[in-house]
Amino acid sequence: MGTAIWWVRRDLRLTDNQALTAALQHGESIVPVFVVDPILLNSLYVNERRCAFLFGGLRRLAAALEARGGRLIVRHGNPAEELAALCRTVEVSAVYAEQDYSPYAVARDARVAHALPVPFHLTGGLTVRAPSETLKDDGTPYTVYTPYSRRWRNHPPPQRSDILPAPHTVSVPAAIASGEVPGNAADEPPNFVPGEIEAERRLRHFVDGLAAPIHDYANHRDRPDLEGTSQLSPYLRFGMISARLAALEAYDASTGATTAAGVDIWLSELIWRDFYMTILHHFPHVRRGSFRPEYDAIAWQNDEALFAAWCAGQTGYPIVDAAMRQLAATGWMHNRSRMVVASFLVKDLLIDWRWGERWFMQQLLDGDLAANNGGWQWSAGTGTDAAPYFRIFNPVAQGQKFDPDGAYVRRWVPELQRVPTRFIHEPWKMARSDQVRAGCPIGEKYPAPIVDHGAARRRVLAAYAAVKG
DNA sequence: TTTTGAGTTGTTCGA
DNA sequence: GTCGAACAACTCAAA
Repeated sequence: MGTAIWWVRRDLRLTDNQALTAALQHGESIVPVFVVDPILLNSLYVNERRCAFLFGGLRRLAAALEARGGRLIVRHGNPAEELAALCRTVEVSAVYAEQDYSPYAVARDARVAHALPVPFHLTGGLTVRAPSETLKDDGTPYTVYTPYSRRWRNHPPPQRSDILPAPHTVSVPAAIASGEVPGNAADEPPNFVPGEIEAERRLRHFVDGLAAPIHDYANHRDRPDLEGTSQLSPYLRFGMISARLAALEAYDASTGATTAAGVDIWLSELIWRDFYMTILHHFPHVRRGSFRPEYDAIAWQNDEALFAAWCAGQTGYPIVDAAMRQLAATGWMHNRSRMVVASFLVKDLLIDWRWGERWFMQQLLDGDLAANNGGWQWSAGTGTDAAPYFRIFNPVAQGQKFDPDGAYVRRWVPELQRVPTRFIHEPWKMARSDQVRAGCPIGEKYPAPIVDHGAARRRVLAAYAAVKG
């Protein structure tokens, strides 16, 4: 049998890893390899902070392998060439990797399969359920979330016995040349410590015990001023924790009827993740344009200066600016905030949702093509669900509803620190003397609104009505 | 094949 | 302040 390569891509974990388990079962030793692919590193949709998070995860993975007697081999270059070269220098009889559904990954894996002199096996594990698992009765994919989620939930829940244990020992052949993991620990994001240990700690914190946040999730998840979410998204992005394990823990937490609502909604977020991966797999055209192509004809305004103000958190709408600054400062943004800023960019500024999609990919630690694209298309109303196009968020009302005390705004927009709560989401309505008293004259210390929401709303309704013919 | 029910997250207006 | 209706039809999934 001999040796198998475990090709690590976005499954940086030892627990519940199907590709690793299959490689270990293949023979007596494995070669864990990560290939640093310059095409991915140089993509327009990548950012240094996310790379630093990934590289930090690789250092943790390497340490975990070394603690078990193994090591992580790092190569730089074209994956097909590097893996084929490795097969020539080591006696390898198979390659195992976790399947990834992005168009680039699919094309790359086809090239790798062609280049390898040994069998190349792809396993599940990126999603809780594979895209081929949750189909309509006629075998075609769902394009609407709710029936998809019903079918998804009809599958038997994952069991504790399904979870694949981390290996106690890992045997790696000696004398295999390895490069270095790029970057260093100083570059890692301080608020998101990379690696499987931190991911498991966060999951336990979120689900363990009767007072765990998951039980309040139904009430707290929409509040960007609270710490009500798991903040696991960057870890799921790189497989530092298994999505199946996360789903299992959610099911297991759902013992008391009073807390079931929070558990159920959090599970539905994992189902959304599966759904958008499934959509990207079956409809790869969404990567370039609208799921519904008729919406590619919208007459976007695409004003560069307005886009720059949005990116910088200088729109004059406090909830929007707080969210954009949270993103810039931390690489993460609360889900409610993501919807608010997306609606503002698309509906108020009339800017192509793909500009926002790209900016998010350039900022987010959890930036994932499928989830990010799905979210943007949902906000823009160009995507899978038939959300009515007149569903336009009012940035003032959203702020008042979901940041009622203005704590989120004050945290991320310090110049509004002393604005009274009554005006925190519409500071331009303060009397000039009150603006000065609060240390924040509008138009000087903080911008006046860059668009009038009412007028913008009427404009975007007309723009969408035009393409509906 | 036809029919029927339903669709993540909202806002505004008028009573 | 609170409530229900209107916003606009259309597509999807399933019976």
